[in-house]
Amino acid sequence: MRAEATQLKIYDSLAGDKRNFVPLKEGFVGFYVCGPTVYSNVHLGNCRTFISFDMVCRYLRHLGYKVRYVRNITDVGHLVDDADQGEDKIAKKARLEQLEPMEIVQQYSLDFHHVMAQFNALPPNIEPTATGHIIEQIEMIQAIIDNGFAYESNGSVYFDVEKYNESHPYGALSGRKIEDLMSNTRTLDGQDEKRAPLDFALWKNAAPEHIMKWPSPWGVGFPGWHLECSAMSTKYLGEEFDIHGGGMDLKFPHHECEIAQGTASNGKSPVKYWMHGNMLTLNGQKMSKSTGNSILPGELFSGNNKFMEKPFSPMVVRFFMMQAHYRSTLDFTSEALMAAEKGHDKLMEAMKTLQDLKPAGESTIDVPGLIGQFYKAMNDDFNAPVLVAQLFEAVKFINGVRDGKQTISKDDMEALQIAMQNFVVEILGLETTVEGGEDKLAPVMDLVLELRQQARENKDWDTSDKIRDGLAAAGIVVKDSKDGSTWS
RNA sequence: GGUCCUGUGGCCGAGGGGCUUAGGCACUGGUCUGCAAAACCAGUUACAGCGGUUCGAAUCCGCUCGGGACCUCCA
Repeated sequence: MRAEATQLKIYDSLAGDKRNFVPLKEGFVGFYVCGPTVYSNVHLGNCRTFISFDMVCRYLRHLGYKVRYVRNITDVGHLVDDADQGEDKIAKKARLEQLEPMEIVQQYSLDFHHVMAQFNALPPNIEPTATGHIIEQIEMIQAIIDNGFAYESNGSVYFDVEKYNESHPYGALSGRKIEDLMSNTRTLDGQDEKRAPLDFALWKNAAPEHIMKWPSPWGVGFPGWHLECSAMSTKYLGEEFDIHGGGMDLKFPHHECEIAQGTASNGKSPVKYWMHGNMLTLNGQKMSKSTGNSILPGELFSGNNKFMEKPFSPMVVRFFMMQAHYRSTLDFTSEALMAAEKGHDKLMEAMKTLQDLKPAGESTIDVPGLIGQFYKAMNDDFNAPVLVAQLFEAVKFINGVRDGKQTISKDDMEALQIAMQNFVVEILGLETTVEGGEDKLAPVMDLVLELRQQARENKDWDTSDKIRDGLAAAGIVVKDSKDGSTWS
């Protein structure tokens, strides 16, 4: 473990405050994140949440924790309308496209994995699916029934919220009172199976035409959406685990229900630290599939969309996200992305420069102190934007050394090289090498630049500018300096 | 309607009672350059409005106005 690990503070949504992070088991972290429902292409807002928690996981590992990162795939049980009414999302899509539900699941799971790889998000250690854990869910339902917190009705099973609330506060995570919830609940049709409107489904009976269904002690049916996360987190991380992450919009009711289910089945509140990432907006409006104010990652990378002036690479988008705190909303605009692109390129350029620096004498700044600032930023509830600000302090210094205006000692240079690699590449997850096929291009470019240099020495500006302009048209930028020309 | 969050300079975004002129982008001037780009140096623009608490508020409290989230599917 790194010494800095003891300084980590995490904002816990349930406590409503930053708390020192102390894992349940020293050296280990159990980490669960609510994954996507794979009934359509993953959109950019979803991606932000997963990228935020990817950064969290990377930092925990950097500190020396052995992290078991579990992120589920929801492939059944998530209904399109009211939580206990309406059609299963996967089944609806399958019906519309005349496909097997599992074809839908496969198609969008592959898309999800592809996009996450483009964003350089590490895969979780375990990625369980709801349909793969029907037995575990049935067992948990039975335990909740046995403990008196759920009842069967017409082949379905519902969680008895009022009964639960007598002994445990329901609504603590989202700051709600059960009286307010009851007075605000709409009365919907077809809820006569439930004793009270607040009750939520643990198991739903399935009509004969329903495609995705399994036998259970209560008849043929399918599990309720909230249950899978409880069942799978318990199976892989235990009845109590360290960190649970997800989007803000899942706080209520989804995570509230998870707390209730965990507590009702084994008597323990399941999660030590609740973390919630904030939403993404597009031109100031919430990104939402239903309103059309939404952009797919692929559309952003290709430029094939009506919101952005140009395409942006996955790493630029990731860098842009890292410039905002995960608990703040972040607005996607063309202008903001273009600014981020320049900043990203500047940082990456400095990463290369750092490798070729010539150490000499004493350092003109306090390098260990600067590296300490990196840790200080991340230890303050994963404050990546402050980290980025500190990284740019390093960039300024690196460029100063390169230009001979500052100096760096050998020890400091090696320490800075390691630290920058750690924070930029390992923790923020920004890849420094993305181009392929550079092997053959490099010697060609050496030749081209040599020819141009000859032209410049002969003051043949027409030729040298022609070469530069021609390369620019091909997307290669030539930069001249005293020591010769470079390209990128 | 209920609960909660939020409003920072041209833009994005940290911070959060008295030394951060945070940082990035943009802009202006300068250095360098054959010119340019890149680098570097310097500089400009700020805490929605009104009232209150305080020796002192962008930072706390109240109200007003604006934005948003959840309360129904969404990360």
